[in-house]
Amino acid sequence: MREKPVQKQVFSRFLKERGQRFTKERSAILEKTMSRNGHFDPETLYIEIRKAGAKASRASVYRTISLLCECGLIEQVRKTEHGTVYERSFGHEHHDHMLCIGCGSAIEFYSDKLERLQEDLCRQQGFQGTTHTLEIRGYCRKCQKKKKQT
Amino acid sequence: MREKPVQKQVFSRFLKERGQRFTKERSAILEKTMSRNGHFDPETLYIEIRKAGAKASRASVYRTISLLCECGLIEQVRKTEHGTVYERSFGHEHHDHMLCIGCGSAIEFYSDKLERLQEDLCRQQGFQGTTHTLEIRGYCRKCQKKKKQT
DNA sequence: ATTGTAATTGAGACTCATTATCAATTAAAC
DNA sequence: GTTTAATTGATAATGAGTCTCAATTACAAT
Ligand SMILES: [Mn+2]
Ligand SMILES: [Mn+2]
Ligand SMILES: [Zn+2]
Ligand SMILES: [Zn+2]
Repeated sequence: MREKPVQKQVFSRFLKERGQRFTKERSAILEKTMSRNGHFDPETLYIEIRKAGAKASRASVYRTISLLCECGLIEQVRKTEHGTVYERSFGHEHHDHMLCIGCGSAIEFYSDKLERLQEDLCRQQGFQGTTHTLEIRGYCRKCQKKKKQT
Repeated sequence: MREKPVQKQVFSRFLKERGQRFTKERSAILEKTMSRNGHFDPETLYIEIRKAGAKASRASVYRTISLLCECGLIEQVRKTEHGTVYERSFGHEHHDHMLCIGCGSAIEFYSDKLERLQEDLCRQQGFQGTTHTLEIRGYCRKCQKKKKQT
C-alpha cells in the first residue's frame, strides 16, 4: 500500500485552494517534472510525456508549468534564445549555476558565504531581497583540456 | 575642433578588422546606445532613433546591437518575457543588479568581496569562469513602504 | 572622378516559443 | 445522476528576432 507522493498532495491542495481541478493531464505533467533530474524546457517535457503514452497537449504543458511554478514545485532557471529552462525545486535545495560555454553542461553549487554576503549587500542598499539567480559562465574541466590541445 | 569620440574609434576599428563598414546607420545606432544611460531593449532604441529623425530599420538595429555586443561596447543584461535587455558597457564598470518586483527599478551595485568569492568558488569546482550575472529580485525602499501602508 | 565589387540596407516574409480562443469535455460539488 | 464551472486541445494569434533578396552604398583601385 503506497502513500500518495507528497508532491501530489502539495499540488492538489494548491489547486483546491484556488478552486481548480487536479486533472489527469496535470497529474501526468506533475509526475514527469518530478521524476526528472536535470534542467528541462517545456517542449522536451511535452515530447517525453507523449512518448510515455500519457495524453497532454502542448498547451496544457505550458499551462501546468506555470501552475507548478506558482506553487513552488518547480522554478525557472533562465531564459535562453531557445526558450525557458526550468528545474524541480521540490526536494532540491537552492543552488546557483556555472554554465559551460563549450559544451552547455551545468554545475550546481551552493555557498553559505555567498548567500550571507548577498544578504549583507541587500541590507547596505536598503533592498529587501527575496530571490536571486547567479550564473557564472566559462569553461568546465573537460572543455579547458580541449582548448589546451588546440 | 572636436575629437572623434573614443567609442566611434573602437567600433570602426572593430569593423575594419573584419572587413566591415562603418555606415551612417551603424553610426546613428552607436550614438544612441552610447548616449543612453540605463538599460534598454532593441524596440525602444529603434523608436528613439526614429523619433530623433535618424534613419535605420529595425533589422539594422538588431544587427548592429549584435555587433556592439561582439566588440564589447554594450552587453546583454538579461532576457525577459518582453525581449532582451542591454546596457552600455563602455565606460561602465562591471556591476550586478537588484531588481524590484514592485516597480521594475534596478539598483546597480558592485562588491569586490563578491567578485573574489566567486573566483574562489570557481577554483573549488575546477571551473574557469569568464563572466557572470547576479540578479537579486525583491523590493526597493519605495515599494517596501507601499506594502506596509496596505 | 569613375568603376568594380563586395558589404549593407530595409521591407517584408519567416521562425519559433508562447499565449489566446472557444467549442467540446469533464471534475466534483450537490 | 445532475449541474456547473473548470479544463482541454486544436488551431489561430502574437511577438521577438532572423532571414531573404533586390536595390543601394562604401571603399579602394584605377
Ligand atoms: Mn539547477
Ligand atoms: Mn546595469
Ligand atoms: Zn564544457
Ligand atoms: Zn520598487
